Amino acid sequence: MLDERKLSVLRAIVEDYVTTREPVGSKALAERHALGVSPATIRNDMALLEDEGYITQPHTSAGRVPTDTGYRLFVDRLATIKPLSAAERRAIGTFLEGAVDLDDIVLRTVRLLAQVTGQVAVVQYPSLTRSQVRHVEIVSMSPRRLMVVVISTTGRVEQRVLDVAVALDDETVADLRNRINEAVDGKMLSEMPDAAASVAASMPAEARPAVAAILATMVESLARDGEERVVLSGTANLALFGTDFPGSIQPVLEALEEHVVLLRLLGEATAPSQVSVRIGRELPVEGLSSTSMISATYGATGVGHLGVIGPTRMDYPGTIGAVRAVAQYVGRVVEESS
Amino acid sequence: MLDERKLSVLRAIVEDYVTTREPVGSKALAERHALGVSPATIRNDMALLEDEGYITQPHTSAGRVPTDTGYRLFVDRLATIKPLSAAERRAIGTFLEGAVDLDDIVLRTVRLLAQVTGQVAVVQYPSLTRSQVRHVEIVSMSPRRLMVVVISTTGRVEQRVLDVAVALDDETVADLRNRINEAVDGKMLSEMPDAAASVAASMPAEARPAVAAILATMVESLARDGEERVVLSGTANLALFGTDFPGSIQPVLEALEEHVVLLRLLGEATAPSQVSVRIGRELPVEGLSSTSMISATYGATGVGHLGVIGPTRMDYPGTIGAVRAVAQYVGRVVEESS
DNA sequence: ATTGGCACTCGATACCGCTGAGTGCCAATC
DNA sequence: GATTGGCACTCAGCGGTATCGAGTGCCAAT
Repeated sequence: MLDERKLSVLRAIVEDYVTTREPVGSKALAERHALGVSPATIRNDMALLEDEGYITQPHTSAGRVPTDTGYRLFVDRLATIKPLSAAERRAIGTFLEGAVDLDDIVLRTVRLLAQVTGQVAVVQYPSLTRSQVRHVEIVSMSPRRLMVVVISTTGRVEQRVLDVAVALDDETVADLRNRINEAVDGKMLSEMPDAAASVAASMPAEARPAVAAILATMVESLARDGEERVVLSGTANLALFGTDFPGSIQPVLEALEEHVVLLRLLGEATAPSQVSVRIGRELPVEGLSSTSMISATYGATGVGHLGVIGPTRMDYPGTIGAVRAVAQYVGRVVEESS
Repeated sequence: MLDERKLSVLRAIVEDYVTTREPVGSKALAERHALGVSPATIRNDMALLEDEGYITQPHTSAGRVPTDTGYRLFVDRLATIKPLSAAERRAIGTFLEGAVDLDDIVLRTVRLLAQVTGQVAVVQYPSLTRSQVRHVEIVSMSPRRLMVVVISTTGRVEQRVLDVAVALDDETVADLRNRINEAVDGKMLSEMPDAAASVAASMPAEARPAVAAILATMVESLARDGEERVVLSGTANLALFGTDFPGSIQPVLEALEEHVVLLRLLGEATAPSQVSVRIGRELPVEGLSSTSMISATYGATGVGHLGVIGPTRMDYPGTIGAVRAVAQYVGRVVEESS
């Protein structure tokens, strides 16, 4: 069905269209690429590629434009990822090394990614549930109010203030703190519920109900919200591609404000430690139907996700390379700093 | 120079221009507003208003459009702020009451503001330096690593992990914690440096240098970064006004990404507990030269700022009313929850 | 299977003339 | 002196027409 040459034609179309932003015709193709055949032949191939749904004509008597499926084929089989230059890698490295804490790492990463790719960058904070617990601190602020601080190995610090029904004296609190730390140290945060249960069981009988209640609130509160955070940068880049979006960039901006949606999208990305590419309507979000998302996990344990969002007509090889490189560096930096 | 009627003409021009988005001419003015004079008279007035720099013509034989100075005059002397309807106020109230913690309050506020005004909303977290300290917690995580958690009366919780040069035993830490809490409780965070100094002085002589170093690091670290945070919402609204910006919304989006700049702008706003309006070039930021910013402080002590940013051609009376109302409610909610 | 030739399509661009909202100016009026 | 009606003038916007050219599909020849 699709012989070697037709694939070359598709590749050429995608490449030209991405750079010129204009529908590409048979003649221009024959000139700019050494395909070794005449425009007429290319025309025949193009007609076929169109039948198969890989390219389309905006209107009769215009050149061809890749469809979502066309890009998909291009990404899967035709593109060779552009690795970054040594200089670029070095620049990334030194830029990220300079970070002083986790917030700083994330902020620098997202800006870097937006700048390198020229797209909108999205970086998720290291997921708490996939992090290990380094330390849990429990402090009683007033008789019925506790503050719980959980520090993960990725440097995330989450704190909650809990109002509890039963007053606990300082000794019990200190005891509780020790037992919890012993139980959870080094464990994944997702194992907290189990650990909490066993801690409660180990407490002296008379304190048990109160402690159980506290632990339940604590676990629930940590799981409930604030768990996942995401940071954006480079939305201004969207305006540069204004013409790439049918109508307006408004729906895109709207979608980007829904952090919950972004997190879901990042999470859905398939293989860990692999760059995931989703193109146009493959993204199950209305407002993003004419954008593509290129994302990856970072950190050895796939503790976080990052990615970029841009028009479907983007430089896939370059962007994929950049996302992959940045993910690698960030992973390293996050782990080092832990 | 500007008699009553000329002012009325200016007011009418601003109002019409804001609603129709089109340059307004003398005839249309005479029809839509009961000015009691003929178009010819209005023309004379308009010529004068133009001489004075309040309005301008996009091109000959077009109607007039207000200039920045025109809007300024309108806002200062001609506009009567539209108070929100009772129903709107009630909606705001109930929406904000539902917030569970400070993050939630801020998030709800910024969304609400964006939605009510149809502009880009900006909300600053309660400023730490203007908040009182409710509690300071110091925990030693490892011999040379301390975690400091500061909780303010506005509900903000900031934590820092400090690496210290000298090891401190647990007793000293506990002692330090007590002394610090005693010294700073209820004080403004800006008084921390003084309080820290006196605490250091009160420590046993042998621990003094170490403690002083720690306190210095702590104070410096708290002051340095993370101090001010700002949250945005409604950037998608910008795209709706796309035509209001010369060229593109790109520079505006770019400016909005610079949170530091936004914070400076919010901070510059003049009178506390008063709505501040800055129009077009009055904003000392290149990218925002065709936008206006309407901002206010919230909280009795002016602990935080919020505002909206939109095209200079906006509904000033309505927006001012909305910003004022939201600021009031948020102030109340922040204080209640403390 | 490939290619050159050819007629055809149709978006983009330019040009033209018209229309109408809007202006400035002036002489007449209140 | 302020106001007004009248009038000539300007010019962006709109619709229509003509032209141009990139690009196509098809076909007969290689």
